[in-house]
Amino acid sequence: MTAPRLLDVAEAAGVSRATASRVLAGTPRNVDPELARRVEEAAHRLGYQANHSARALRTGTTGTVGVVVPTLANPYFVQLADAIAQHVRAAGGTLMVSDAANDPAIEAEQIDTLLAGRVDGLFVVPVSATESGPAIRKAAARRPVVLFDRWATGSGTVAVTLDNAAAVRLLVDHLERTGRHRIALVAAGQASSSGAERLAAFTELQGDGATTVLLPNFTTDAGRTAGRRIVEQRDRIDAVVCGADVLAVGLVSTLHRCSVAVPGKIAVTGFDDTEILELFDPPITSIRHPLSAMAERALTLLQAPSRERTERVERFQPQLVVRASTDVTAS
Amino acid sequence: MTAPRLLDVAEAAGVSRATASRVLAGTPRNVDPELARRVEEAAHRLGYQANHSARALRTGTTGTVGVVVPTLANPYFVQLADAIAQHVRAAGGTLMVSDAANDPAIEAEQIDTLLAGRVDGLFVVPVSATESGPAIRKAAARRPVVLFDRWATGSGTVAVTLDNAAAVRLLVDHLERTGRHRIALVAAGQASSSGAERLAAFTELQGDGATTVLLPNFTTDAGRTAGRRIVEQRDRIDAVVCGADVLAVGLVSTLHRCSVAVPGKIAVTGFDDTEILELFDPPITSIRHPLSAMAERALTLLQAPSRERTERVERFQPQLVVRASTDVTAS
DNA sequence: CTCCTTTGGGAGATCGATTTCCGACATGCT
DNA sequence: AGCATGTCGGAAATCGATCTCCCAAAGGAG
Repeated sequence: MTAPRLLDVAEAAGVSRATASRVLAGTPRNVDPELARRVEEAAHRLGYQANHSARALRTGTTGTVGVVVPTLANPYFVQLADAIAQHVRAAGGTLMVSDAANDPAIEAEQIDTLLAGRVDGLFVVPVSATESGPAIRKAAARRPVVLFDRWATGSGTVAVTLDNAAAVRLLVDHLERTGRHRIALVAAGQASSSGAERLAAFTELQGDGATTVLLPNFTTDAGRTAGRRIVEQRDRIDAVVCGADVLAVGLVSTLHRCSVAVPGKIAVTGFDDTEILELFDPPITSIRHPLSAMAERALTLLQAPSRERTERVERFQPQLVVRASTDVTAS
Repeated sequence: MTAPRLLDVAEAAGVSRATASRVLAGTPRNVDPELARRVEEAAHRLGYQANHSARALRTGTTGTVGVVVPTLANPYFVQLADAIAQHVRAAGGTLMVSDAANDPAIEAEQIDTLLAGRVDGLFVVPVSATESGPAIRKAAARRPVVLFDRWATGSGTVAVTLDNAAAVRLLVDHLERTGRHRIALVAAGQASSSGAERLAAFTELQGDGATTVLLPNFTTDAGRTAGRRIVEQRDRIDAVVCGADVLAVGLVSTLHRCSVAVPGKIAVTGFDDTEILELFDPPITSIRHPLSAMAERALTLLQAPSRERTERVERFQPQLVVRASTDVTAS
């Protein structure tokens, strides 16, 4: 019981393959309504579904786009992939998600796999601002590629990101308005553009004297390590800006265990506005990315002629989401 | 600058397409080492990569398997997909992940999309034990399908799941050993096999008189709703078994806000052992699925001849992970 | 030295759908 | 009526890689 082919449908409907194809693939060409009806009926009766490989081979297009994220262990990237999926599906396409395991080498491999005729275009959230460039440039020479959320130098293509500097300013301003002036930064992933930009923006605002804790990667475990260091310096600090929600979560959990009141003693902010934040006690103030708008713009760029994808960075404005972790009244 | 084809490689190496194919696709056939070297060299120099659609069309196999999960918003399913991805990649394949948005209709659609020549086989975590069956049965008639973590009646194929009854027993025994005897259940997703099995096992153990809170779906929001109901009955309860981590997380967060001590007043257990649990205060006791072993078995079944996939359920043994949320000494 | 076997390269068929091109027929205009 | 124009179905080419066959050359046996 092998799958029905177009030929089978055509025979069942008493027409040629060409006519059947015109009806089912929706070619802009008139077909006698009666024949069309017979084809539709036969296709439905046989449970016909076009062979994807054959169609892709002939048309040179797969109707699938891919996205390579640094890791799915970070819920922010799951949320991001989901936002892209929404828009891709709305446009009638399919999305393939790949995980780069936070490693530029694996990232390059995933990009190659997807590009080998599996996707029409690709979104990449580059692992590293410096090391991801070459692989992306190579990919961009073959198919449309748009960077998302982060950029990479030498990528040769456009990036749709958040205005990280503005986001850091929103957070610092908010903290200062609530009377906190001894603000520390817990940052991670300096190799990524977002990590670097957040650190740079903070240093610019606070000067070199400000306390910063740098961690290798964006994980909750790193957040806990940061927590220990912050606890040691608790008397010189009244607020901590974290470069990612996963860091904030680990940090708050450590502070809590060491009986450092949040926000009473130290206010804490996250970054990315992932869902878990609501659940913590206290819920954590964060930065919301306009993911849907960003995804829409990125998809538009992906489908645009390549001259519109010159290497540059387009920035979207962040939104501050205030929660109890920075509440003045709760001290 | 269009992508190089096999023909281009063959010409550059001065051989026929057939020979080039034999070298690059690794057909079990001897080729003169000198020619092989020339082909390899040419392929490398031109940056040749086989066209996936063409190969898939000819060989009838894509090297890709798919997995349809109820939702990626639940980190457990992300973890599950990741475990499967590990094994698929180790076997030289690629995994496509699809999200069914907790809706059997969308699930059926996703299955169809994947099956239309995109994948060699499919893992499905069925949304509903009753409603998911037909679509899966249809799919299983076309390609190998293996259910994972949950089963569905009338699916016509094998399911690799957890022994949910044993898991509930582990939890209840553990709680009773720590002196808790007024145990309530917070269960969700009665439409899913796992939800139903957990409820059934609990009822079997505790009798009909036991307190149970039933919720429509596995979300943290549902967990908070449950929290409010548990708070109302706090004096008749000293422990709560939750049917999922996301429920436990929402529940603990609500209890905490209502100043009900955990585990002092009420002990709480989760289910699935997702990563967030470690972060909570207190960290939550849970059930760990042997996901890697399950994924390995499922992949084996997927690649086995179809007669080994008769409709049945294979159960793996759960493991209890004790954390502070059920600690007796912490009261 | 001839015949048979083995080895390995190449021509061409093939997978299933789309698309170009051609021809048959109908329609409209003069 | 005669010719241009337009509509629409079908035959066949096409996408790129694989795989079946056939054939040439080399090696071995008698």
